[in-house]
Amino acid sequence: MTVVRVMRTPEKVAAITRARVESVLAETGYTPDLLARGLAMNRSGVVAAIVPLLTNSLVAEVVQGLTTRLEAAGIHLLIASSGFSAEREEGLVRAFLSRRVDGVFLIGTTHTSETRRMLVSAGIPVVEGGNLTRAPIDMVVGFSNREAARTVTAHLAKRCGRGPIAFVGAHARDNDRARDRRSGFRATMRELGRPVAPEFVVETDLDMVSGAAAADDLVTRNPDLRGILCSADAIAAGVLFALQRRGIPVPGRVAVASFDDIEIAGLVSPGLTTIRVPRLRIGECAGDMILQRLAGAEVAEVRVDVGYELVVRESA
Amino acid sequence: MTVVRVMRTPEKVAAITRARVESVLAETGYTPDLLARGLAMNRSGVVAAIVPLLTNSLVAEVVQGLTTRLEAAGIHLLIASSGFSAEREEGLVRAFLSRRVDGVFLIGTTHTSETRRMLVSAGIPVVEGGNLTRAPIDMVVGFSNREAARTVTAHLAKRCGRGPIAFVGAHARDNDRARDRRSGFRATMRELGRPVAPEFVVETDLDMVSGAAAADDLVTRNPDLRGILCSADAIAAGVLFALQRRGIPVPGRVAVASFDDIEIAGLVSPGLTTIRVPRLRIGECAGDMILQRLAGAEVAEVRVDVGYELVVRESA
DNA sequence: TTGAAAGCGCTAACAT
DNA sequence: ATGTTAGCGCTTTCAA
Repeated sequence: MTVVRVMRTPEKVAAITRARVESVLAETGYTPDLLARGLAMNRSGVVAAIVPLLTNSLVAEVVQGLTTRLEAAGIHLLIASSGFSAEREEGLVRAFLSRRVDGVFLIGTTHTSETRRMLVSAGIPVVEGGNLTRAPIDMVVGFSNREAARTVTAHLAKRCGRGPIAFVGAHARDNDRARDRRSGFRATMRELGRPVAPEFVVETDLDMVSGAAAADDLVTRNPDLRGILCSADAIAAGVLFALQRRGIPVPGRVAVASFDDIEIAGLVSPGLTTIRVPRLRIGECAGDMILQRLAGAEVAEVRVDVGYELVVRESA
Repeated sequence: MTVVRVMRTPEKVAAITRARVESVLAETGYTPDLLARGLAMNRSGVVAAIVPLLTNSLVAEVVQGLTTRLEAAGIHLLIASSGFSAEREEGLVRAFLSRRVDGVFLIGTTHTSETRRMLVSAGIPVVEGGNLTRAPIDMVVGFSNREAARTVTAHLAKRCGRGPIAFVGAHARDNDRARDRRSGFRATMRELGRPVAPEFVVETDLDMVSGAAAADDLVTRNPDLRGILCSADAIAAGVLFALQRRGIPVPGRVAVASFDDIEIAGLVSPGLTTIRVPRLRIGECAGDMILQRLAGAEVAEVRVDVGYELVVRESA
């Protein structure tokens, strides 16, 4: 106990005793065992983050924001990727709960009912990030992907005259962000009296190479295509490169727009018109919410809308 | 104990007892406490990864490879970023050791001596990834960044006639990969009888925007510049975009080459000539080495060279 | 100001 | 085939 006091409340130990203890500590190279502490306190000091894919630059930034805040409070991050599968996510949640994590961060709002059940009954802070929902498991921080899609679609439609516009999106299964972006696009086009035919809505993997392949395919089949909306800048960058290789002027013949505003969006020529998402803030905000809860405080805003912003560049 | 047996060696329990136990387990929603198990077994089932920056696409892929292998063995990953600071890395190592991680993965071979001391005396498997060194803390998987630099420099130099070549590298402090790439460049140029003046070697942050700024600066000051070698594709992409905005033909007037072969390298026009690095394999290999050690096996190759490959595209 | 005792949920070793 | 005991390293509570 005296050793513990030296480490946690040194002022409660006589200076002479403290010195003796400290010298032994240094000499033996003592390191406190946080596992044992966790067991005794019923608190692991670890938070779990489950993301679709680590190599997504958007996700990486969110996670970076999250760790930054948590680390400042001495909390570490257990991380895993679900590969865009709600099933795999469920398994990871179960495993992490077994590790007695103090909180959980999830990307998106699409989860199995078993995932929701486990998380609720665990009674720990849970933050879903990247989208908004009326019915969060616990807390949620993000923005309305559907509204953002309406904004950018309206802008793109204006730039394309009456010509056809296609949507190239990441696989929508278990991915609410991609799904909401697509449905916002479809709804807006319908309202504009320009409903989109199924062959103009395609699904790809979320990377540049897939975006390029999708663009090649689309323009080959539809020479009169006037615009392409992508569900992510990574896809849009691929689309842009593919169009350029074919000598198709952007935005002259085909306009391109997308979502996220990752670094590359502002660097390519033409610059990508896109929806800017405050992803670092999503991570930081999620971290803060979890920390507040762990500190026993009530979290005022259980549903935080970080908003978005249309960034108009040359591509549309 | 009977409960434990039902979970770990069900065949050693009578069917009738097992059924009874299982029904109670299901009904109470029992979840084993891995913290307690870790304490009892002196094994946490957690491995730590400390990387310079999560938002680096190279790092993200290495980590992805690492988790994939570890997860298959029921081991989870505790992650943190050091921000390219060996000091911060030391603090993280200390914290993770306190959590009784079963193994540690580090990017790079530059660490404080205290970091090395702690890691060695912890007696757990440690893998350093991304570079090679004669004196690993324990194990190392990577390739010779210096040799790779010589390869790409020789290629670039041939493409540039006798014109001056600049090097744009990530900050070299606490970053052995960037440092080795730079020194390989310098050494090769010297051997070619074309020693590089200090103003042709610049340091920037590791991102596209910084690369673009560095290129702007270089070509303004040195209109006769003929080539730029970058220490990473992210930087090179920024360089390329900056040159294109200025209407400088690549490789016609300035040739560009770099390292990593991330996705974008093959998609921009002109495609980037670069050094391909098997980063997923680095992560997987590191995971395998840690797992082998944890399984009590001797690791045959304590120093794994995964090699590299010069990918010649249009930029040089 | 210091120390002793009990217990967190598990595992390993040893009964029965 | 099943149960008992001790102990992992810490924290909490109570005692001196």
